[in-house]
Amino acid sequence: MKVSREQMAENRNHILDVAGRLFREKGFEAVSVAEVMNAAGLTHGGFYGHFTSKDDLIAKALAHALKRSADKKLDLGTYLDRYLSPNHRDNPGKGCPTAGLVAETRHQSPEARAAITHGFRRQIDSFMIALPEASEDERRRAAIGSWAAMIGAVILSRSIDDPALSEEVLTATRGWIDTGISHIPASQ
Amino acid sequence: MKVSREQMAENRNHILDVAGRLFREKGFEAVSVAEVMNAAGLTHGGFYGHFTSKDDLIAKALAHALKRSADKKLDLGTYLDRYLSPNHRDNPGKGCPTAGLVAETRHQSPEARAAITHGFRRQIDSFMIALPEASEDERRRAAIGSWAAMIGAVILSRSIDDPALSEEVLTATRGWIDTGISHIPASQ
DNA sequence: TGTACATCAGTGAACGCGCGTTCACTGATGTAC
DNA sequence: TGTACATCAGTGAACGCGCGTTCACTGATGTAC
Repeated sequence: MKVSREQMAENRNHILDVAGRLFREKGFEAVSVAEVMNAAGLTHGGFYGHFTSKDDLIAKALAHALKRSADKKLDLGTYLDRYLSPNHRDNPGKGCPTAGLVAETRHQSPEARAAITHGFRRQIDSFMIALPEASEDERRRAAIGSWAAMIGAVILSRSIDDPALSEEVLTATRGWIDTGISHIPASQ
Repeated sequence: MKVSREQMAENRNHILDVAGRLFREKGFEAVSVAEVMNAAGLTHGGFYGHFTSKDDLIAKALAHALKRSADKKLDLGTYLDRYLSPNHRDNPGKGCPTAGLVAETRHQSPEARAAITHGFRRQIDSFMIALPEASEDERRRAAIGSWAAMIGAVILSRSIDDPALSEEVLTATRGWIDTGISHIPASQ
């Protein structure tokens, strides 16, 4: 049956939320359109009223999740603590969309890759602001290098099957980044 | 028709080589059993004479690729240069199996995760040997942090759709790691 | 060494299943009067 | 404000397709004598 315009907008938003969570938990290909719709409390037939294809959903859900996760404002230390924590590692569905989905995005549509790229730019920009005083180039290098290490560490920690080693990846990377940031050459 | 024992061993090896390349290029799920067998010059029906399932192939091909890529011995600078190069980024099929497949391995069988974990341990051990003199703890931290950054950088650079930004991820991470390594606290 | 035959690696048709997608239908919404 | 009706969001059965897997068969291998 038909549904009000506001309800439809809510449904669409809910589909995006649920899809973002499921994709981060299981990967794009392991989640079916029907699974997303059922998890959103709807039936699969209505899907194509909201999106043109599964690829379209992937790109939109990725952009949606990246936008949401960019809204949080925290100081650098707290952000690093949370990012490189066992809690973040063990809850990819609620965690950073980049850490959960970058690798798979390589195989997705141009729109999905554009969303990831946009999220990356925004991440580097907001990361640079949080870094100590130094030249623009030095801060940008530190932001990119640290971000690469954070993403790599979370991805590694999620795949490694030894809990102690997995946790060591997080704490060692945290220490490595701290040391690196404390040695950023100051601007003259 | 039947084939000699040596030929069968060769075929099996060739299947593993080809599967390792295809998986790194397209991802585990996007490559079919028939595609692997055809690329190896065989038909899909014979597959189950070599492996018990596609999951079995995934675990074996991953271990096989990791073993092969661990055989190369290079000095640290050359290794970093090649790892964080556009050539490595653009040729995942011949590149580091960890960078190409860690993220997906999270969703695979326990055997596949064990293979990735084993490859990670070996990587850290051989990385530590190449690092400058410092305490064991400091070198281990540097090895893990650098490795996380290398993997993260290659994964990011492969998903980003802007060539200039993609290359910047590689060069910035290279610079970040160099700075970090040069500041490892020396052992007393 | 030569022969007869059991073995078994590889072939290709066939299977069942789940997926993305389509479509005729339903009934609440929202507009025209 | 109230009514009649066109719209269209959501439903659920059905589709075609590709996948992992199975299996009866083939013919070269390799062993027993």
